[in-house]
Amino acid sequence: MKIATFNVNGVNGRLPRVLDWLDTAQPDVACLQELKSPDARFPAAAFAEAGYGALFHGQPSWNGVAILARGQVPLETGRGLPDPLPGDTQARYLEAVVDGVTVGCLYLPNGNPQPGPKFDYKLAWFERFNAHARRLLAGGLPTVLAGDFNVVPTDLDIYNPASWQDDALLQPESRAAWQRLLAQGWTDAIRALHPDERIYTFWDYWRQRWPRNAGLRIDHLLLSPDLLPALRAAGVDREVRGQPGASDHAPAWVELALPRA
DNA sequence: ATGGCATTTAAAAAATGA
Repeated sequence: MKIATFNVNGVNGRLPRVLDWLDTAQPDVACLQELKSPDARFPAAAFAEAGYGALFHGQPSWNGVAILARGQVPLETGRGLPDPLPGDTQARYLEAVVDGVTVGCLYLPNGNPQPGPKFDYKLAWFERFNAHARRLLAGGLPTVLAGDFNVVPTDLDIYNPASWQDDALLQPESRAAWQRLLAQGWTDAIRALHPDERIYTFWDYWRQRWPRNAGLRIDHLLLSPDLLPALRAAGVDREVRGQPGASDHAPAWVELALPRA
């Protein structure tokens, strides 16, 4: 079972690229972030034509998350984090079960500039997410948390930390929240299989960052402990970032040795 | 310190991203 996460940066403007990637990579489950589309314009028909059922949680202009599953519509188990904040309209979390695996698709707030209200919102969202992740683990079902976490976990996960030292993605508070999440018992699948390798999932559009391979690893897939023995492979579809009209993120994925229903 | 690019909404320019 292959589970992928891809920040598409506009699901409608990027649709041909996303469909090409689905056709090539053939994930069983795909978590998408940054749809930038209201639900009424989510291209569900195009995904259905490509063989994927879809759940989507969008809003106009910004944010938005979706879960696709090959040959079926995912069974929804959550939309937004539990105990939503009053007046908070940001669409950042969607959860579903596919073939017995719970999949949480998240788009964690960026948090720039920091310090400031956006950074406060990021840290507060992170805490609420971590509380939910802890409840998921307590539930004891096989679970994958996949998405754009907007955190560079360590200096191995960025080409040059010095040029990003004031960025919200590298702040000690952001990294501490990530470490608290891992300490619950989750495994960072890509890092578990590639402990020393420089692996990136995001390259800024500016300043020749893609041709220079000046990237960051901020898209992650976390496995609950019961899934760890099934982990067979994990990686990034780097070539997607090099195509014309690409998102600034590349898809990341895990392959799990699980029977497909 | 600034600016560099891309997307959406909506019809020019602002907001946002990481």
